[in-house]
Amino acid sequence: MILVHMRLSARVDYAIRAVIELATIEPVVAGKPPAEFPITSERIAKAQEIPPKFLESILLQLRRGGVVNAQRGPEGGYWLARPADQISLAQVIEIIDGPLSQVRGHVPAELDYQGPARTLQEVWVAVEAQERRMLEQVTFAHLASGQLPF
Amino acid sequence: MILVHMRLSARVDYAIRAVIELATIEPVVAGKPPAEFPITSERIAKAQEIPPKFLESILLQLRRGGVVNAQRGPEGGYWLARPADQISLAQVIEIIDGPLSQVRGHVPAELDYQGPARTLQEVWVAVEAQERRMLEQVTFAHLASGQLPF
DNA sequence: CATTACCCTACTAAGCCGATAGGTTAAATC
DNA sequence: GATTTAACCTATCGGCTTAGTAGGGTAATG
Repeated sequence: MILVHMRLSARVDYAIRAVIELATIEPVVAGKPPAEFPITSERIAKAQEIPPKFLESILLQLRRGGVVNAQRGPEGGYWLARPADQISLAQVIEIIDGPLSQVRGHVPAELDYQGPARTLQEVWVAVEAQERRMLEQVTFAHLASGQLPF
Repeated sequence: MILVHMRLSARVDYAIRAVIELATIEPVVAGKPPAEFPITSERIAKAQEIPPKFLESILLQLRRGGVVNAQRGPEGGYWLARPADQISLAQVIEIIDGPLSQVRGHVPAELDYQGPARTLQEVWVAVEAQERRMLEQVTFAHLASGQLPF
């Protein structure tokens, strides 16, 4: 929401933590299932204390968004579709919650302010740009390693 | 809100535009009513196309927050409680919508992440700080004059 | 073919949001 | 002092979103 208002939904928070969990366990090569078993939804749910069925629907969304792959059956589970350093926070947030910035349901660029309020639009656009810059910069490789780029 | 998600509610959007309107009409000296009449809620509502009764409740909130003063009766209305260059965007946003940044209803500093997700908290805190820096920097003097500090 | 774990749709309770209704109180005017 | 004006204040409401659950379908393994 920001903003301009950074308001993170439970859904996004859970999604990010789930991806971190996948990025932490083991490195991924070109989106192939890892040498060991993939990680089950249930295991992630326990590790991060996320309601199991809720997480399931989030992982489904992440798969459709191209962030994770999945396999069914025994020894099934989830793994990252790309190396962790090619998945940014911004990507996961937008897959789950839609566009980063909104003002009354509209993206800042398409607002139609009157008179002196017009300068306001420039502010929202600038804040959004700054926010986007940060969130695109941080990858899940950073998060998994605990090393931030700032 | 962001974020991390810049999500601006209609309420905040209206509040900001109302304060811009007050800041634009005439300068304020030490919170005293202006030489001419104060500006009525109805006039602001028309100028900025805001639902009148909704705006009324917003102005009430702004008065309780110390941003505007009001006077009742004929020739009554609203005016800025301080000079426009001493009212920041951040102040108005927080008066109307509460804390700038929230993650699942909590402010970033009081989150309790487990294991590798702990680094995440640093990200939220950093994003919030950056956002706050911008929004505290922009005052309604800037907005009224159309000159942004960046 | 039985088990496991993902897939998918539908649903629900609760809360928030935008907005309105309608009356109360204070200040100015006549 | 009666009237008018405009702010003050509370309550309410419909609609949407959010967080979370239920329950069955489907693919992979052995």
